[in-house]
Amino acid sequence: MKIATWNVNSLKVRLPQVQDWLAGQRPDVLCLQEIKQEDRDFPLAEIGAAGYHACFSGQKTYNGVALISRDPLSEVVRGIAGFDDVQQRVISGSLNTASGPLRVVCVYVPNGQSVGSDKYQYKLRWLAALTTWLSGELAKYPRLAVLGDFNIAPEDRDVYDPAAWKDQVLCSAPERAALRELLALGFVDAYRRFDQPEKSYSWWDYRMMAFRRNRGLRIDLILLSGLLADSCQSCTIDKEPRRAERPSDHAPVSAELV
DNA sequence: ATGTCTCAGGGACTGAGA
Repeated sequence: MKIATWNVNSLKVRLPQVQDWLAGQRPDVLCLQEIKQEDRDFPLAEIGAAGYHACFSGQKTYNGVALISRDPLSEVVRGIAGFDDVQQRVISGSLNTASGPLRVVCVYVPNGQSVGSDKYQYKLRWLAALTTWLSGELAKYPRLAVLGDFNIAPEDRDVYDPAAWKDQVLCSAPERAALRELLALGFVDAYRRFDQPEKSYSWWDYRMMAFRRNRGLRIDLILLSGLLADSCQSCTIDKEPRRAERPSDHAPVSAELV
């Protein structure tokens, strides 16, 4: 069972790359962020032709998330219960697997713009609401995976230049503390369960040739509940799509579960 | 060193967001 996450920065623009990646990788579930389109524009036929089902929560211009799956998902829920938000950032669904039911939550955490800004305050409020909600979800669904663009680099080793990024948005202490609180519910960062190459990142700014210079951050994460973590065989970042013409600024991240 | 990309509005560029 392969689950994956990818911030595509416009599904309209990246659809050919998503199709290629689905054909090459054949994930069971792919979580997409920043699809940047309204639900009526979702490319259901193209995703269907690739042999996949989809559910999605989109809006005009910004944000938007989707779950692409080989089998149809059940119990699909949009957003964070108890947290009204016009920004479409969360979608969840369930899948039956040989090892039992799997609950998948796709998240697009707010970017936060800059420390202290209104958007930063919203990011921290949003993360607190997410953690409160996930605490209940975890009780309901012990085999729970949370995948997405967290817009937080968990540790300095996830940052190409920690000194330059110290106390900046994506790396600030309050953001990292919020992520630690979420993890403390009983989640594991799947990527760090395995030996990984040094300087592994999942996002590189489009500017300043950041990708060629590997000036990146690891902000796209797969968090697994304790039960699922034990069944995780690998977790990898696929840099190949980032080398494409007109790439997303993010690379997909995958985890293999048994 | 705010250098790139995407989208919207409006019909060339500018601004927002990341």
